[in-house]
Amino acid sequence: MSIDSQTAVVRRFNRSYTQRIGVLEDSFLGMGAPLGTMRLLFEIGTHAGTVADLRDRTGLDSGYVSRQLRRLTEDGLVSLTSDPADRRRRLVELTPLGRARWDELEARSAERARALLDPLTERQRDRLARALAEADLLVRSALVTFETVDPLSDGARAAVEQYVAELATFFPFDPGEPSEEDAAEFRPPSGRFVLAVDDGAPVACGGLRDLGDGVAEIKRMWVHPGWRGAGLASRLLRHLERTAADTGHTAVRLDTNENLKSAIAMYDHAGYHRIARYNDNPDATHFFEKPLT
Amino acid sequence: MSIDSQTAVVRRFNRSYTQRIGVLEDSFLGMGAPLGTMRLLFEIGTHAGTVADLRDRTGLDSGYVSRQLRRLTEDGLVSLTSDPADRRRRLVELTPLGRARWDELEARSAERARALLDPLTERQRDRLARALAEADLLVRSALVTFETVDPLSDGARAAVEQYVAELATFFPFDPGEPSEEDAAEFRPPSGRFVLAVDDGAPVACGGLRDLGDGVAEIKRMWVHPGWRGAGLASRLLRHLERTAADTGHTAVRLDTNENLKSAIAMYDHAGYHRIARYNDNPDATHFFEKPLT
DNA sequence: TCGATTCTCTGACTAAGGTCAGCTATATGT
DNA sequence: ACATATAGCTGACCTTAGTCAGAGAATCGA
Repeated sequence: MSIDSQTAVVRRFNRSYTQRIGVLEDSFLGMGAPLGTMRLLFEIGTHAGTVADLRDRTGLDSGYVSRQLRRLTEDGLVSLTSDPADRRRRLVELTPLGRARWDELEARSAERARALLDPLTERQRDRLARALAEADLLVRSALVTFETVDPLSDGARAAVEQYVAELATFFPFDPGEPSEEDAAEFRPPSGRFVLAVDDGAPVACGGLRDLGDGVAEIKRMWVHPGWRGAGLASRLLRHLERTAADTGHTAVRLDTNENLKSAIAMYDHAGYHRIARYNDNPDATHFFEKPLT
Repeated sequence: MSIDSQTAVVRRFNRSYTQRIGVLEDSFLGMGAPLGTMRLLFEIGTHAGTVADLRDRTGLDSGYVSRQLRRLTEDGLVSLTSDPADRRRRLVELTPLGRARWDELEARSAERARALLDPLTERQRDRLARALAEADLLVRSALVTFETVDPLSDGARAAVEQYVAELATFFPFDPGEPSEEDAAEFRPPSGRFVLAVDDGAPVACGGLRDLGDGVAEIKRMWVHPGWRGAGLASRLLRHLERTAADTGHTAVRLDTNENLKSAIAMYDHAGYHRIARYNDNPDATHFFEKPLT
């Protein structure tokens, strides 16, 4: 299928899906308060926090949010308390009444989704759910961005932690606390640490360090379990290769463990060839290299 | 998959798709005119016509549309001429300048769809396009409504015309002009003609007529070619059976031609059993019956 | 031909959504 | 202690989107 016909499919879908079904928005209507107010209530219920927090997430104006919050507190749906840590700040929370309204919003939204499925037969419902799940995974992965970050930044630490926890289920593995000298290897000029971010949350990572002789090594490559099967690993791998080339390397190496079957299959498929052991990593059983053009 | 987890999939998709991508709407922004005005421009460019026409399609207030049109004419994007057939009416058309703006909207919308596909690999793009095409077909088919109409109404005639044209590609078939006496069989009290409508356009049809002895016959069942594979035919068949039962019948019969393989497979699958020839239809080769519980 | 109806336009009005400058209270760096 | 910065609030103001009740012209039915 050409990119033009793919584009046409996306546009056609957009039209029939978003134009003809008042998808989420309408759930916020008819609740006795204007849409914007309800949207804010929904946002607070999803994640309480400070006013600034709320502004950041919604992208709304300070004055506007302030007024909406006043309305919500007057209606008894939201409570504002000053933050003991910094008394300029105000903490926003739902009251029990507000929580009840939030639940109602949730229920309406679910009802709306159900109304879409309702006229379909069981088989069609299943087909639709499968198609949307597949589309969801791909759409989300299209929106993932790769960022070069410091290996000791919060995001990087969170990702590596999950990577370590997961490896530990395959073989005994405990690299201890992340150290400053270890992190230095993954910093510029010769190293990099790349984080794949979806909506602010890290969903994949990978580090590059210099081995000398124009060779870079890929380490700590990990993809969030919920994101596998969408081709994110391949995209990350290609991104790391390009980054290695940009930092003046002519080849990349990596090692892995025989238990990580799908990783090995991916390296084979991505143009890596197997080489002899090039380090003394006791956990590694397979060693790969790929020349960078 | 249970209906609850299917609902969850739909909601999750809605969130990532509609909330995070400013799908179509945003294409209308930043064009120097407010969103509503641009939306109307888009609608006019898609299909020119009278003002009332435009109001019907958009569901907007008469005064509101009138004002928007004035703005668009002042900006030189739209031309208003009175309809020679009825000089109360006004015909709305895009000027060349308006057409240029419309093209720009189209281009933006296509660009937006492309931006979604762009970061993906060719294989992922293909998977996404396939998933969305499947979802589109199913979503649209969920929104199709069945209406009992007069067999000589515009919609019914349009559908039957397509049905006839299509049968004629399988074997010589020409029933001539639709006659009043022929139509009478498909009218209440004992007959019905059912039209499946998507967004105002007929996409499938089927007629019921009384054969006596509590038996109804299904005739002229047709599904638009673009709608096959979505289970619409099965839904229509079930709807016709229910209608036959509601009008006091205890069984339905139908005949078909050996060349219509998929129709025969569907009848077999839907609980019909083959019976001996029950009429002298020269085009029919296969005869079916199903008891109605 | 006359009254009713239809089609479009206009004026008056409203609510929602949003922007901006400035205010007060609190926190922070020197 | 002082200047400076930050968090949230308030008042004034604006545009957009939309509603409603007619007015005026054209058409239709009897």
